[in-house]
Amino acid sequence: MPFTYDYPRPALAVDCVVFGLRESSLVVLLVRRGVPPFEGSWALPGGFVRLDETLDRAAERELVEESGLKVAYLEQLYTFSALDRDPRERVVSVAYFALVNPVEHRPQAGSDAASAAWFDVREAPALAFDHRHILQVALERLRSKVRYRPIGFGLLPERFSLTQLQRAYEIILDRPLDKRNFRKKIAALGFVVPTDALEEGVGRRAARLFRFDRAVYAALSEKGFDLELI
Amino acid sequence: MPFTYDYPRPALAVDCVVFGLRESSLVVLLVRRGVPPFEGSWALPGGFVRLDETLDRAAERELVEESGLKVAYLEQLYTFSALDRDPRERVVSVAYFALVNPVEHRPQAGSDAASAAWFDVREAPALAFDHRHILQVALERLRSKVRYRPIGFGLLPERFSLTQLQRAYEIILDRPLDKRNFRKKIAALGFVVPTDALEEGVGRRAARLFRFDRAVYAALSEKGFDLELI
DNA sequence: ACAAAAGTGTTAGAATTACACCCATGA
DNA sequence: TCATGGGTGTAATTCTAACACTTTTGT
Repeated sequence: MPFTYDYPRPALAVDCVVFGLRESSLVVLLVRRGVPPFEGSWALPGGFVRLDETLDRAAERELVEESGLKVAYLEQLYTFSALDRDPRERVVSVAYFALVNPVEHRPQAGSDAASAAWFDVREAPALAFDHRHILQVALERLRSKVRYRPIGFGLLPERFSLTQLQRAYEIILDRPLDKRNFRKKIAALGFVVPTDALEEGVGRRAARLFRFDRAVYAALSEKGFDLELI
Repeated sequence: MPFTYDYPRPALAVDCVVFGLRESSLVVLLVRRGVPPFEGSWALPGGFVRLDETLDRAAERELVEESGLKVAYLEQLYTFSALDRDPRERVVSVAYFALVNPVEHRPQAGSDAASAAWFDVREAPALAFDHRHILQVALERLRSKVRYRPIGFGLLPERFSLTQLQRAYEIILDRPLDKRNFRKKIAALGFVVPTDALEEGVGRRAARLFRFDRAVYAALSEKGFDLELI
């Protein structure tokens, strides 16, 4: 298996924009860099791609290594290639966009990162490299995609109340939604199905919990079902 | 500027899916490979990324080198990274998606390719590497994006009749559209403006020619104008 | 005069939006 | 009993989709 292209090649990295939901804000996972360049700065979790792994695997691996978390949704976002995006040398970065279920994440620093923390996306600190730009692109993708693909569920626990779901959409889209219209829409979709569980431990009437039915959704989208969620 | 990551790294390539419009079909530009692997097979135009160019530039350069054409629209599609996608060694490929104005293209073989030709997307031959898959992804992107972004214009000449525009949409979406409803929609958009030119040399009543007004479109989409084209 | 595509409105049905009150529960 | 969010329907409006004929021009 000859090397057919032995000129210098860019290094290849992945960077992950991990979104979560907290109270009434959308949060993003950042790690504090423990090594130069930008040592001490906040950055998106990420790292170099190995020869024996796909990009998706590299993204998953980096997330586990740097924050110990498992994501509910992961998709490739965009590949960034500005010549000067890394001061060391030429690094092309494939950015990923991930959603985590809020109950499961408890970020903890891994080997590469001095620490990891969640930040409100509106109050993120200065970021290393072109990570501010990547975050911006990820936010746009989230806001547009959430309207026609059921990815919002990736930010919620397995079972959720309709109010929780509505809050998630309101936070992502940054505008209020009408409760009755929202519920009508969700009911019409058919893949958000009631469980027989109710909320527990709330100091008020408990809401019914629903779940996202992957099978029903898959069947619908198979048939070219053209959904518009919100 | 020290090399901070001197492990083996994947080679990085770009591949371009260039769409054009011909009579009543959507066509894609393919090149016949002049070198192994897959020598003699048809493939998407593409090549390795140099250290001193961005991915966008690499895509443009490859298109010029391999086919001598200039594109009206170019966007990054997706980055493909299956471990075995290239039999020689590990190659990660950033795929691009391009549209060319039908009057301008006359593909001609460049240095790397023995020949280049347009193929009806429904009748494309077997392709090298994972290029069939890339083509499939590009087609899906075109079909979905054309419905909410005015990229269809990239497939038409500078000035076009509304019938031409409608045909373009019909070919891309692969379904007939209603003439009156189509024109109502286009008129409502506001950025498809009449010129005072008419078709010439047609053996019938000449249609008015329109053009895509970038400025008006930019102003609208600036204001978060949420357009749904078709 | 005829062939061929250009151009033009209306109406029914569907989808979207706006809007307010009673209910169940736990403290 | 009260505070809190859970849960529910209707009417006006807007958008979408279906549909056919007259006009212009070149041959």
